[in-house]
Amino acid sequence: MDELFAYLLQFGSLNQRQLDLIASKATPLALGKDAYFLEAGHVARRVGFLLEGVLRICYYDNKGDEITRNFIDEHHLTTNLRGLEDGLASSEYVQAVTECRLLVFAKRDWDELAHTMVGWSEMVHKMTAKHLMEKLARISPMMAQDATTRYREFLNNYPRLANRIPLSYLASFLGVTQSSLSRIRKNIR
Amino acid sequence: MDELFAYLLQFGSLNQRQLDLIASKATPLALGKDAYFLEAGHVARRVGFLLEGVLRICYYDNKGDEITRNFIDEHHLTTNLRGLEDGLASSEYVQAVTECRLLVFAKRDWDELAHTMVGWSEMVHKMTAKHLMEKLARISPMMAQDATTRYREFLNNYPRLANRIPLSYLASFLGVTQSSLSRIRKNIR
DNA sequence: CGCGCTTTTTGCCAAATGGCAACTGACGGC
DNA sequence: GCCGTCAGTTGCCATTTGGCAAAAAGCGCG
Repeated sequence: MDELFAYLLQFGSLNQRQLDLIASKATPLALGKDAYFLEAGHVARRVGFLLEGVLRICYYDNKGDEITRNFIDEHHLTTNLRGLEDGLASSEYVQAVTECRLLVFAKRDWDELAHTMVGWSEMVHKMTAKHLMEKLARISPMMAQDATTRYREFLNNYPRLANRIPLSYLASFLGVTQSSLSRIRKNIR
Repeated sequence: MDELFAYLLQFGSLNQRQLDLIASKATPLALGKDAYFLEAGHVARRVGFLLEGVLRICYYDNKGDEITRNFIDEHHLTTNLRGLEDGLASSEYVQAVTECRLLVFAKRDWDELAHTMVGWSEMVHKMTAKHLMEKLARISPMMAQDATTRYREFLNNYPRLANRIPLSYLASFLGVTQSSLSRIRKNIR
């Protein structure tokens, strides 16, 4: 729980009573490898804070290929990207890449904290914005680089992730085929 | 000014008095083609709302090549991406691709509106988050696609932009060379 | 240890893209 | 009208990446 508090306190100040209130809404959840936290076609009814493990966000393109759009590592929030406009079904899956432990909030509870705690809603938007900015800052430069450079960048950005992620997921995230990524790895050694 | 009001009202409700207050802080600005609205190395001191024209966000990579990271079209806000954490210098330029007309706020005024108007800060964060989500949703799928598909997607996403943007900017945005993009265009016709 | 299963690596060749330089076409100044 | 400039196009060839299939390596399990 402390990890969650530390995360939240980056975005505003909360007193002990508020922290307790937040804690009272959180439920621990363990996910096995490959289990889904959210599924495409459903409206996200919960918000998760990842304590341990790796999640990925993926979808299927129009050729039916599975594309990994993003990885989520420890001590970050995850929910439907469309979390701001409520009630929209996600087009993406959130899936456990490894065994995961999370703290989960019912979306209803999560949103209702805004009624009780002044500034909660703003904090949530700050978190979202910061999170998105980081993602964007990482993805944007990738477009203009070749596959080897993209892989190197990934190693820099997520040093603790590379060896926990199957090659195929990483390849689709980087926008190369699995075989190409395998060759890239070889050349780098 | 009505365009700005319409934009703002997407993110919360504001009464006439509040709109007037906002309007009183806005200054019109005309930018000639290629003029900079923001420059790398400076702290952004203003926030702009684009009434007419096209802006781009660009930076220089470690080979000294200029990369266009993004385009901004009419009726959107622009400021330093790091706008949330104040006081950081930008690493990017915001430049006029065509002649532009903007409404400009001193960042100080923009931020101080939060003191006068309850909910302003949350609205700003909502705008930021929505804006970033849209960008991310557009850029993410591009990684996994070939250049032709990326170009087609761009045409769908920004139908009014393609013919107002120099080929070289668009090419670097799409992550291909200018010559390749030129060939892609030819093949599509 | 040996067996199936999945993941990763390789080989082979085709297709896409880059790099460079020359060519073309539009436009404004004179 | 001529010339310089700049954006866009094209040709030629090298390099990168994709597609496919087979081989190799890792891994759990009896």
